[in-house]
Amino acid sequence: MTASYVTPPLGAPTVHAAINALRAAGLRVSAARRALLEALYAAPRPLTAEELAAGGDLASTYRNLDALEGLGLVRHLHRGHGPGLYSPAGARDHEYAVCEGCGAIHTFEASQLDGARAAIADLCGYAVTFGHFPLVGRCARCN
Amino acid sequence: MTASYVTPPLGAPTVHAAINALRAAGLRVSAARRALLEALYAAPRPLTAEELAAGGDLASTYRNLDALEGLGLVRHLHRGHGPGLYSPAGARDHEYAVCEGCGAIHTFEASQLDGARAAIADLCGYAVTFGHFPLVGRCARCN
DNA sequence: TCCGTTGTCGCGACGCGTTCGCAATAGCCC
DNA sequence: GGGCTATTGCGAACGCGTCGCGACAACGGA
Repeated sequence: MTASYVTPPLGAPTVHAAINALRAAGLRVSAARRALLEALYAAPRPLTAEELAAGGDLASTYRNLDALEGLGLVRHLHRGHGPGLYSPAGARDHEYAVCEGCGAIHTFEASQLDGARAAIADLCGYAVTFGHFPLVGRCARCN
Repeated sequence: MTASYVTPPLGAPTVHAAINALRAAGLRVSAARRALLEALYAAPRPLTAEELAAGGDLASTYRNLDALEGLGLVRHLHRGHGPGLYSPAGARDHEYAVCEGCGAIHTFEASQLDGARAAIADLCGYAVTFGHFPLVGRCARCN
C-alpha cells in the first residue's frame, strides 16, 4: 500500500484509486462495488441508479452510491423530475446545466463557471455549486 | 368587471386579481381554489402542496396548483429532496437560493441575479432561471 | 329563480424513485 | 481455513405526485 487515500479530499482519478480509497476507509471491496465503480468511470455522462445497477440489485446500488458519496468518490445531481444522476468525482470537478427544452445535459469544468459563482457570492454570500443542483434553463438551441 | 386579466402575462398582485384571472380564463371559482389562493398569497414563503391543502384533498390541491400554474398565477420550485414548493407569481418575479447546510430559503428579486445570469449566458448560451430551480449551496452563515 | 351542463371535488388506487428490514452470503483478518 | 461482520439481495414500505371515477356544485341560460 504505497499511496492510498486515507481520507480522500475529493474523488479519485481512476477505478483503481477509488478501490484503494474504499479499502483505506475500512470498507469492503465487493463484486457489486467493483462493478458499480467500473460502470461509473466508464460512463461518458452521469447515469441513473437503475442504469448503474444493470440488472443487479437496485437497493444495494443506492446503498453503495450513498457510501461512495460519503467518501467523496461519487457525486449526484438532480434533474427536475425523474431519477437522480450519479457520476464519479474525478480530480477535476464537473458542473452541469440541463435544458428544459430538450433535456440535454451540458457539462462544464468547474472553473468555467467561476465567474458566475463569484457574481453570486458577491450578491448574496452563497457558495453555490452547479454540480449537486444543475443550472436549469433553455440552451442556446432551444431559445 | 373593469380591469380583468384576459390572459395574464405574469401573475396577479392580489387574491382578488387572481380570482378574476381565473374567471376570465373560463375556469370556475370554487371554494377549494379560493382557499388555495388565499393560503398562497398569505404565506411569507413558498409552501408545499401538503401545507396548502391544510386538511383538504391533496390530489385536488395538486390539480389546482397545476391549473393556476398554467395561467401563470403560480410558480413552483424544487428543493433537493422533499416536496416541491409553491408560491404566487406576483408582479415582480422572485428567485431562490436554498442552503444545503440549514435548509433556509433565500429570496431575491429576479433583477438582483441579473449579473449572474448574464455571466452564465456569456459562458454557455443558457438562459437560466433560478426560480424554477433554485441556486443551491451554502449560505454565508453555514460556510 | 330554477334547470341543465359540465367543470371540479374528494376519494381510493396506482406509479415511480428511493429506503428499510432481514436472513443469507461473502470479505477481510488472524 | 475459520470466525466475525459488513454487504448482498429480496420483499415490503415509504414519500411525492398522478389518475380514474362517481358525486357535487358553479356558472349560463330560460
